[in-house]
Amino acid sequence: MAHATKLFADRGYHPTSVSDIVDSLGVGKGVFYWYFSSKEELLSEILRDAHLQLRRCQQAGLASETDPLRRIELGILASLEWFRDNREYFAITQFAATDETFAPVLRRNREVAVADTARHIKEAIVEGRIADGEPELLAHAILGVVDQLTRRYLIERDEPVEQIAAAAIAFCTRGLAGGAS
Amino acid sequence: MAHATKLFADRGYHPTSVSDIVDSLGVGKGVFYWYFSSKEELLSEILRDAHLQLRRCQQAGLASETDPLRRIELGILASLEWFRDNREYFAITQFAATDETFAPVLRRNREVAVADTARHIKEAIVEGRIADGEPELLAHAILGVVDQLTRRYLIERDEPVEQIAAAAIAFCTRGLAGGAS
DNA sequence: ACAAACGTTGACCGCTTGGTCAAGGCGCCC
DNA sequence: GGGCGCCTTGACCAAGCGGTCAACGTTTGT
Repeated sequence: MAHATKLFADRGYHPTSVSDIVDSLGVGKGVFYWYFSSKEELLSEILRDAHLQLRRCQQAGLASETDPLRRIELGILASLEWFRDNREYFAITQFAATDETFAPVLRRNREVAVADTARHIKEAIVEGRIADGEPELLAHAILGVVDQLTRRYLIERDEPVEQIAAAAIAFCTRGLAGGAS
Repeated sequence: MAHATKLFADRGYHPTSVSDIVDSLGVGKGVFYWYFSSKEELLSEILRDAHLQLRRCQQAGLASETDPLRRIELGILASLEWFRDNREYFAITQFAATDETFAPVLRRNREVAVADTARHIKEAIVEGRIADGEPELLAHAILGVVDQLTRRYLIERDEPVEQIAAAAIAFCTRGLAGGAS
């Protein structure tokens, strides 16, 4: 799975054949279909795995914090760090979101991430820390910022995560301060 | 090109064969290769076209405005409206960004959009309207918000653009207010 | 020692793909 | 009307695809 992840990330899912995977791994094709029922299932498995890893990493990053706003900040930081260390998954996730076969899984994954963030936003609103607004929409906005900055500054360029994280956090917390209409 | 755009958006680029395109169009395969030298070139042409259309639409939307912050707001609104009316292009653009063959073109397109926004941000900083910060990074953040909200609320759900635009603009202008570290 | 279960192989299958090309209509100009 | 060039056709091609399977070492249990 780790090897296939790299190949998918480099050349794309469709252009990477099952033969490419098993040949470069030095094993026969049969062994692939012994463990996976199809190429499709392999990608699904990779996606499920990536989502679990990211989520685990996020929760570990903010386990010791109880303040909702700080939890959002730590979540942003943890996400950026994880993507920096697992850029292959970023590319694959981006692709899977565009393929109707995998989009449902990806949408569900994203909804989980949104729900996590939205919960913190709701708490912050209740506490009067930020203005009233649609928590789910604001969570999507934050996710968008993280995604875009990840792609540009952590994947394409290779800038240190701390600076990007600081900017992302500043932008998002200010954005939250105003809430939505 | 319009028909191919729809097919690519629905089923994806790789799963859509040239035969699919010409057959459903009721023409022979030769006529395709008379106008395009390859399937790849067709997609490149579509991408170039989409980028031009979006940019034209953005510039039309803020032609009458001179205030930099208002121009950013109108740019966000114009982008959301264009994506709502051209959702096929959104899907295709998302895919192309994940394929190394087309990513360079997409990156250049995105840099153009970022440069447009960054220019307004720089002006606003000079005028003292927003705090000092890295204009390019802030522009990427705005682009990320627009992308994510487009996907979720305009493409997946079909919500009215005005509410989403208002929320996006509120989030982004507040985010800018703080600048970056 | 023997056999059953396990894990592995890679040639092979049917099918689809992007792309080609000889052939042929159609319209236009002399 | 005849010839020429633009456009169109669809059968065809080699290559590559995802997926199968008879065959075959290697463990393991007895």
